[in-house]
Amino acid sequence: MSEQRTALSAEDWAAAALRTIATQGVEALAIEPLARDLGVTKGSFYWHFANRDALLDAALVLWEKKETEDVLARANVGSKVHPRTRIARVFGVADATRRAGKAHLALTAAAAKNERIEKVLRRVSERRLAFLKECYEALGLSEKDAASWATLAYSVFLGTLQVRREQPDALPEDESYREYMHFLIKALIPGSHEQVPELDSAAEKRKPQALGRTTAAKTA
Amino acid sequence: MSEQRTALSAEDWAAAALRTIATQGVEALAIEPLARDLGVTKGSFYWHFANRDALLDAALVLWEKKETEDVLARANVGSKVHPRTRIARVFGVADATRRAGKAHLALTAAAAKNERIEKVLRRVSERRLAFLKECYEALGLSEKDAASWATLAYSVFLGTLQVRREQPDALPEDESYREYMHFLIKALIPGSHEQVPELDSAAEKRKPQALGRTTAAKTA
DNA sequence: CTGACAACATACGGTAGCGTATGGATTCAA
DNA sequence: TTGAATCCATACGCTACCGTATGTTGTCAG
Repeated sequence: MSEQRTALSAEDWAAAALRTIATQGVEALAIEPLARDLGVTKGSFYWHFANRDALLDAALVLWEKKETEDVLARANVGSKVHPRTRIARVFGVADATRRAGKAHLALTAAAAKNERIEKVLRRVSERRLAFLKECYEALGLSEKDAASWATLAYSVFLGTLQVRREQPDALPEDESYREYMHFLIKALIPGSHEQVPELDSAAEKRKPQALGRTTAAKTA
Repeated sequence: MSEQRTALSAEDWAAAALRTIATQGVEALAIEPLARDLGVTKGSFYWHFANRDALLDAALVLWEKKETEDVLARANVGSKVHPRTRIARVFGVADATRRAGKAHLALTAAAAKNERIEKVLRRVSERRLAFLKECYEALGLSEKDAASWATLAYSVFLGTLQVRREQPDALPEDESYREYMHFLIKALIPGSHEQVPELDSAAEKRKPQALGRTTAAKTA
């Protein structure tokens, strides 16, 4: 794709590793194939990293940053956003970032074999659960009820990513998915029968963005 | 574990393969380590199977049978079971078969790299979605509404399995999980404020069983 | 122009697993 | 008893990948 000759950075390697993890799983993360993809050899890799484990760590750090700062920050955009909208946005993210969903799945599957992956995964889901719980508490629910709803909502978030992978027909790409989103909002936010009008306009605005790169493309 | 000297069968290999997939992922399924686990060598394996792919196929067949006949049949036990109970039982299964959940996750993660895994996964989830949709239609919902609810319920089913893996604290083992189950029933079955009394008694009865075998226990 | 360093390439030995070939060992029929 | 079939062990060549050692190229200060 990119014919760059500008010397790779460690983060370039980490980003490429994350892509491989998302598309082919953690076990498929190997140095030599990755080097081939990047158009270099192992020599480059072992200049930037000590070994394969160090690369995996870097990829995990990158993923955690992306999944917390990026995703949750997007849900909080704007001051004083209504909790209902914030919850709805989480599911909007589940729609948009299908690549991220693949990475999450791959990491979850690999967590059993790798202590560090499990820890990262735990931290990320803990943050998301806390975020959702806050939202539900802001809707006036008790702490216990909010915790239950948050767990449910997060389960739906993860399950939806998975269903879209293994049963694309059940959640098509077109506007019927937006319909389903509205259904989700009603089902997952107690006593919510109002609209969340932002959903439609936000989806429009997100379209041209198309899964941005990590590398700061200096198109000077 | 087992000191058998009675000659392994192809199904023994497939079952062991499935165990490996559940605990270590599809990529970790290798012939020689598996042979070591079984106390034999590769010579045995290549007698029963042509290659690694054939073993994977056998494991997938085994899994599909387990996940459809076994799980859905259990939800339908008894004649004229109320749809609400049948839906509830699906989540009861999500509680009981955590081993199966691991396998499902591993397969989902590997589906991107393997056409056959994707097909099996699609068939299984299709069956489950159809089952859930039937249940919701039996509750009096329109076909469209039933499809939405079924998709939601299945997402929760999958998501719950995943949450239990990466955030055990959110869904503890004790009886507070049963509380959460009752919460789930209310949230996931529209207009349901009645109890599903079977949940508690069934959980008691399931206890000594402890992650049942594949064999169809003919309890007359 | 030159040395020094960064950023690679190349070559090497080592391991793990695949698949094949072939050689026991056990069982069972005739 | 023997011969054939079943079930498994052993030995082999092959590939993919790891990690190391060392060679090569571009760049830049002085």
